[in-house]
Amino acid sequence: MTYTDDDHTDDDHMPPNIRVLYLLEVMARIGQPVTPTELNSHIGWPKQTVHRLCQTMLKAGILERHNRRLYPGRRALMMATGLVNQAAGRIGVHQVLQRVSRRFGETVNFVRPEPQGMIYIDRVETNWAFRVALPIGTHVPFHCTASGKLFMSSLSSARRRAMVEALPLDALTPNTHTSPDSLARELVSIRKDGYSLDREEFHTGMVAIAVPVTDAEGRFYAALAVHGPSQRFSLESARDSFDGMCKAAAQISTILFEKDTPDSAG
Amino acid sequence: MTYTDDDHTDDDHMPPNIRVLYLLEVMARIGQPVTPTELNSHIGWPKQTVHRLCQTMLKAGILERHNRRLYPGRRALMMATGLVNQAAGRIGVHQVLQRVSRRFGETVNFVRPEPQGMIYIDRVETNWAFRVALPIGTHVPFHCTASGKLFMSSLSSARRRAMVEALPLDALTPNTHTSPDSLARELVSIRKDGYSLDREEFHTGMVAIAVPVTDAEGRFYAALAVHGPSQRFSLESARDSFDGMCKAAAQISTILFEKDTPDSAG
DNA sequence: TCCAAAATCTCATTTTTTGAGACTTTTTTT
DNA sequence: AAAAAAAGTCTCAAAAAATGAGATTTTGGA
Repeated sequence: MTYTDDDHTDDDHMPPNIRVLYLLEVMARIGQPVTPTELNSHIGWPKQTVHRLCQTMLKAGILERHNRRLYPGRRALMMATGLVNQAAGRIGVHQVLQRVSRRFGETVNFVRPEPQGMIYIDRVETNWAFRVALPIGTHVPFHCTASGKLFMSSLSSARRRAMVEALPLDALTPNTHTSPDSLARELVSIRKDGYSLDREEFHTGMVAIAVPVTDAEGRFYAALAVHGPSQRFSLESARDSFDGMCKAAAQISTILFEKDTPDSAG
Repeated sequence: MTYTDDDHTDDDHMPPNIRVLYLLEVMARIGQPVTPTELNSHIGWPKQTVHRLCQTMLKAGILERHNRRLYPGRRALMMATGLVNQAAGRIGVHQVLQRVSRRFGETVNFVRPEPQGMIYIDRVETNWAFRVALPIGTHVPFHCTASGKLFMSSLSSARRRAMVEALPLDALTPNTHTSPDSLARELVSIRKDGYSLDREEFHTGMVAIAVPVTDAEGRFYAALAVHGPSQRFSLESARDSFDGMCKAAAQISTILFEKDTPDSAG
């Protein structure tokens, strides 16, 4: 496994700093008020630790307790509301992904670059039986994915070269680029074409196309990618979807980055 | 003076555990992407501390970075979404829902937007035999519900347009909006009126009215909606309930977001 | 009333955080 | 294009905090 999923790995070392947040995260996932003990049944830390952390949050007004159950307090609510509001665009982005998925009948991903790899931020899946199980939050390699290559193609030539030379270039399929030169050459043409293809370079039998979503200054923000098994989603059909995907990418860009004009009919 | 100089407040000592949360809190308050340095201008800690904490959160997937600015990451959003739906105030909110339901004799819902649709997070039902069975936690479409339209009307015009264009607009009844234009037009008038009606657009024979519950900064937080069968709950009676619902919405807003909660029996 | 589960307390140990200063990179200005 | 300023990163010893086992107390239910 060359890619890593950073979530919930057991040997993953969680800094104490993050534990408080992790508690809130688990509470949020459970979705209803819990007692500290119940909470810990989902976590399995020493009970004193859980109790103490809960106490800390109660004292800070982040949690409130009613009938021995813990509720997010006013501070947590205000924080959460602010965060959710700041990300309100994601609801709209998700609608666009759904539309793209409906239109092409394939899985659609929204992918962003991170140091460890490209990470799946959001996704809409088809109901087809055959599909790849890469949960949201998974990191995938740069060199053998449509989105990863697209991202690299957006870098300045100096950075691009440095990155291509630094990457491991593991061969995950017979089609994977294993030479920096051939990869670099493809990046140039991706840059020219405005889209990136995965020709069964990550998983045999799976192809993908990715187009960029840019920010207000035109810089790369994320990749919008459509994936499908090569039997029904050929490279040609991928290329055919290019125009539609560009339009969707532009819509996403608008949702995320366009400044708020007071009001206009539409 | 390197230390904060609020000496004898009870929160003068912030446990390191809480600092990460405090950073998120400040980010949420600022409400838009910040650089670590900007963030610290609101806080005043040693810069290494702020940078290190941000790094920790970035590594953990709690924050994301684009162009040196920090955004809530997927973990922060999942956490925030979960917390927002179950804040401590929900007990008080439920009581308000009960009052509203008793007063109008109809089912009352408390509904929030999520990527998959509007989600019922609380409800008080009438004892009438005829009622819709949509359990708490159910997602309903945006385009044919009073609450969904109300939410969309609260978006900036760019997001609103993109959302309207991306939605499927399936006709669930003869009254459902099926054209983006007519839907967009209604959203404008909803925005102006301050309430949203469901004119049997979701289920035939069922009408609803929704008003917004806003957060401390006046941003959309949730919809308060009253549903009823059109035979006894006409559009006129819906509109007549507008004033009362606004009052209830304001009460809910106070319960959830205001610092001082006078337990005034309304 | 009694019992079991939950919560709290104490404290030595371990681990982490902390933050100043030097250093490197990036951005802005000239 | 070069210089200056700002932002960000790195190192490391000192200080502070978190940790968690076991004993103890409290709570809620029968």
